[in-house]
This record gives sequence, structure tokens and C-alpha cells, in this order.
Amino acid sequence: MKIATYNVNGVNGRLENLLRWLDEFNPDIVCLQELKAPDIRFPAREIEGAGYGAIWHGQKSWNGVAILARDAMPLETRRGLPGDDNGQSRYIEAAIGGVLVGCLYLPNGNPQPGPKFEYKLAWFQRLADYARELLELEIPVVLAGDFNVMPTELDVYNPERWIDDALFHPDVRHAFRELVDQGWTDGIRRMHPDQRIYTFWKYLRNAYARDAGLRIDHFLLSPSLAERLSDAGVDGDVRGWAHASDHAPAWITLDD
DNA sequence: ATGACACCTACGAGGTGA
Repeated sequence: MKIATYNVNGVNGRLENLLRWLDEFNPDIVCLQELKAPDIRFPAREIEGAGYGAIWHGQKSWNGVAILARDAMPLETRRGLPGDDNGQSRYIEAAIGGVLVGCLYLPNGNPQPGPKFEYKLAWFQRLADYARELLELEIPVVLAGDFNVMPTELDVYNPERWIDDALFHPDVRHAFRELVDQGWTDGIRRMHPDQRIYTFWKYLRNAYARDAGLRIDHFLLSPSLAERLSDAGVDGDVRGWAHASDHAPAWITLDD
């Protein structure tokens, strides 16, 4: 089973690329972030035409998350985290093929310091509280999405220049570490312990061609899923396509 | 600090987000 996460940066503006990627790479389950569309504008028909059932949690202009399942319909188990209050669509969850899939879009948090950074830390705390409940269920769970965190210096092309950024601030890295230490496995890093792997390259200054990237899209696996992890990677070429998102799709594969 | 891109409103260009 191949599970992917892809921050599309506008699901309608990116539809042609999204459909091409689904056709060429054939993931079984897909977590999408940054739909940037209200529910009524989600391109359900086109995605269904590509062979995927979908559930989505949209919002006008910003945020928005969705889960796709090939030749299946995700069984929705939750939208929004416990304690969410302000209408930002950043979490959706479904059961598919015996796996509970949590699709998340963690707040960016810039500028730092400021209220957006505080909101990021608070959202992170709500995620951690809920993630602990999920682990206690002792079922196969994957939390996948854009965490807006580079966990270590290996995940940043130029760490010293990112130290004051909300994506690399010590408080945010600490929050990610504490979350993982509940008992989750960082799937991509587990498969590639020493490799520089990026999932995001800014649109600016030719960042993709220079490989000036960041690893901010992650898979956190519960213990029983971590045992089934067989591979992980990033579809980097997709970032080089015309009209690409600033993120590339990332994926893991699980033994059946 | 800069800058690219997608979204919005509203019909041209500017604001916001990240």
C-alpha cells in the first residue's frame, strides 16, 4: 500500500498537475493540503474520474485538506482537532483499508514572534494531545501532511539562515520531537537516516534547480504501521513540472 | 529585505498568506 501526501497550493489551480501525478504514480491513499477552495469548489468529479473516492474539508481562500482513496471511499472519522475553534480547515481523518489516516496542515506560524507563531504552537499542542489518544487505541495510524517543521539540520539546505523562522524555531522543533517521542516513527527519516531529502522548494530564486529545499512534509507511523514500513521517498520531478506547487508529493509504502 | 505564486475582490491592481 502506497500512501502519499501532497501540498498542492490550490487544488483547482493545480488540478492538471494533480491528475497527471495520480495517473503516473498511482498512490493508494493521498492526503492533500492547501486546497484554497471552499467545499463547493472541490473538484470532486475530476478526481472521481481519475478513480479516487474523496472526502474534503475546505475553506475559502486558505488552508483546506482532503483524503483520496483509489477505487474506494474514505470512511470519515473526524474533521478538525479537538479544541479547534476558529474555522481553519487543517485536519481531516478517515479509515481506509484497515488504516486510520490523519491528514493535517499545521500552521506556518510566520512572522515569528507574533500571534501566528503562538497559534502554531497551540495547534501543535492540540495535535500532540490528540495524537496521544490515537496511540492509546493501539490501532494502525498514520499522521501525514505538511507539518511546517524541519525536524533537524539535515532537513534544511542552509540551517543557520532559518533559525529565526517559524518553521525551524527551537520551540517548534522541540514540539515535533516531543510528538514523535510519544511513540511515533518518522517514516521518511526511518527509511533514509542520513540522506538529505526535501519536500519543499520556494518559488523564489530558482530554489528547486539549486536544490535549496526543506523537508517539512512528514509521515508519523504508529508502532504497528512502523513494522510494515517498506519504503519512502519524494516524487521530486513533480516539483519541476510546469505550473508546479512549491511542494512535491512525498510517499511511503507499507507491506500488506 | 528581496521575491513567486495563488487566492480574493471585482475588472485593474492591490492585499494577504507564507
